[in-house]
Amino acid sequence: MADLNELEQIRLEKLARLKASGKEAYPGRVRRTHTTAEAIQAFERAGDGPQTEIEVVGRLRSIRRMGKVTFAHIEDGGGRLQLYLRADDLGQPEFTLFNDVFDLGDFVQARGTMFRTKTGEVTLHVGAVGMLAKAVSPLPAAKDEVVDGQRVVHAAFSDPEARYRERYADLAVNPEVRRIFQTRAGVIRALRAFLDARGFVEVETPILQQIYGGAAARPFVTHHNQLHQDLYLRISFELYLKRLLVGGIERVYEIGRDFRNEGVSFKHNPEFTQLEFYMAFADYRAVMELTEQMLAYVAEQAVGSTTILYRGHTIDLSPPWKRQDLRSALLEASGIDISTHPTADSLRRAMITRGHQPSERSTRGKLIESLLASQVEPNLIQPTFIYDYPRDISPLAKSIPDDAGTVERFEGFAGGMELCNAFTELNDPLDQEQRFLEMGRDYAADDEERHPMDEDYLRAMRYGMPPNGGFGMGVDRLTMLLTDQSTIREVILFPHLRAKGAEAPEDQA
RNA sequence: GGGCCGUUAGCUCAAUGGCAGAGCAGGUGCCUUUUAAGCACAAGGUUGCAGGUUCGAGUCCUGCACGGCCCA
Repeated sequence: MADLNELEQIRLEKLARLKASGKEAYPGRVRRTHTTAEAIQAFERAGDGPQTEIEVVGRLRSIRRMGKVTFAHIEDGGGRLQLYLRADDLGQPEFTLFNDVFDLGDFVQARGTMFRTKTGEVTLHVGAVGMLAKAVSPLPAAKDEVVDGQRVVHAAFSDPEARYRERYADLAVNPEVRRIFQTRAGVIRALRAFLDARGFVEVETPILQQIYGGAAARPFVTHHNQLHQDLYLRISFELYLKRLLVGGIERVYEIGRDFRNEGVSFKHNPEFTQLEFYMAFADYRAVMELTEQMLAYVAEQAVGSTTILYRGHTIDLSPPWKRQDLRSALLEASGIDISTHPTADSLRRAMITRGHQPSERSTRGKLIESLLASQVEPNLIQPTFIYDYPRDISPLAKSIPDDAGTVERFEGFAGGMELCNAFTELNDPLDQEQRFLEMGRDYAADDEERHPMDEDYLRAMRYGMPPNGGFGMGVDRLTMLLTDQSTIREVILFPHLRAKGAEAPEDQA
């Protein structure tokens, strides 16, 4: 092993001493009768009756050596338990071995009976102790105490970069980080339960695609060696899921990873988890109702309440959510009435008059999108649906009757973040083909957001696609909201980070 | 992409341009109900990397890397 520091060298010597004593440092069999939480419960239930012998396992998180007696805490997935070891009980050789070669971070097993110490802590009186896995490297020390039931952490492992790069160590010493990812799992479980209960079929569609689409984003490019073929990592699931509606699956959803070759920020990671569902014979109003029910259900299941605290704001996710059309939301927030600015030039002039700095090349829709993001979105703390969007930034959505320039689309916001995006899906193959062509023209100069024509998708639609409402949501952002985290990196186990120093591979570009 | 801030011992942090330190962790002792256990002693450093200014740089300057916050 290379590059071991002094602390690690010392632990290697302890490992050698343990082996020299005839003990295994990494045994293949474990004996456990109780988790730490179960051990404490069993003690409480037994009351004044006899305590039976139990075996627990866990990682050493504190050790207090006091001569002929040692106290320690082990931690397992469910909590902590104090161990009490006495030279008289273990025998001097075993007791000395424990004191000499067991370190913080080691996984151990202990057998004994439960009792309560003078200071009142329910504790395992250890008759035998063994190593389950020796830790060669010390965990980044996070020392804590319990004051009035509250855990007070001293010298926590807190540097964000180090925590993300060594998430395993972060998780090992920061229980609140483990809790975030348990909540995240609960969010995904609840989403599945909600949709499954309503007849949605969960599917998996290609991640490697010859033609990407379904969103305005730059894709990652990869290559199949045997087939001599460039492929894209998907930027959305949309076009494949809607093919399934053509095939007769009326309600369909997928939870999976999308990849977008764009900037990294507190709410963007290059790969992120998306939920999309499509519901035949429904429009965006029905999807709106389903959305608010779903998110209230998820909050209830994952964090136990539809009222949550996010960045100091109390947010009530219970339905119905506030609904406001995009035009009036923009008018209130910016004083600009987009209905009086039918062209990009007119809107751009109005924005400049009011001190904005709109991009020279943007279409009208892109300008509206930027106004929404800067003037409206940050103020949408309570859950809100903004609906009816410009057609040119929504090439897969159906127009509103009698208003060809506006489509039946909504986005859901909460905590100042966009959470989801949905529309009455366009199912007219001729109209869809026109939209693809329009996008090709409008964004000809803007290669980054070009929509390639997907002929196969159009062929599918020509077989007849039922009218339907579709929905997409960033699961990471929802998790941020429900776990009160201000950056997406706190809810992704291994967020994207630049390679550092010697670890950086040669850049071939 | 721009601005600001940061990077010092395993962890968390100090250090007017003048001997690189503390707490915890680790080491050696003492200690049979402790709990941030305690006491004593000793140890621990390429101050992110590369240059520059200076008698002297953790500190000032330039560049680079990585990260954080804000802005676009």
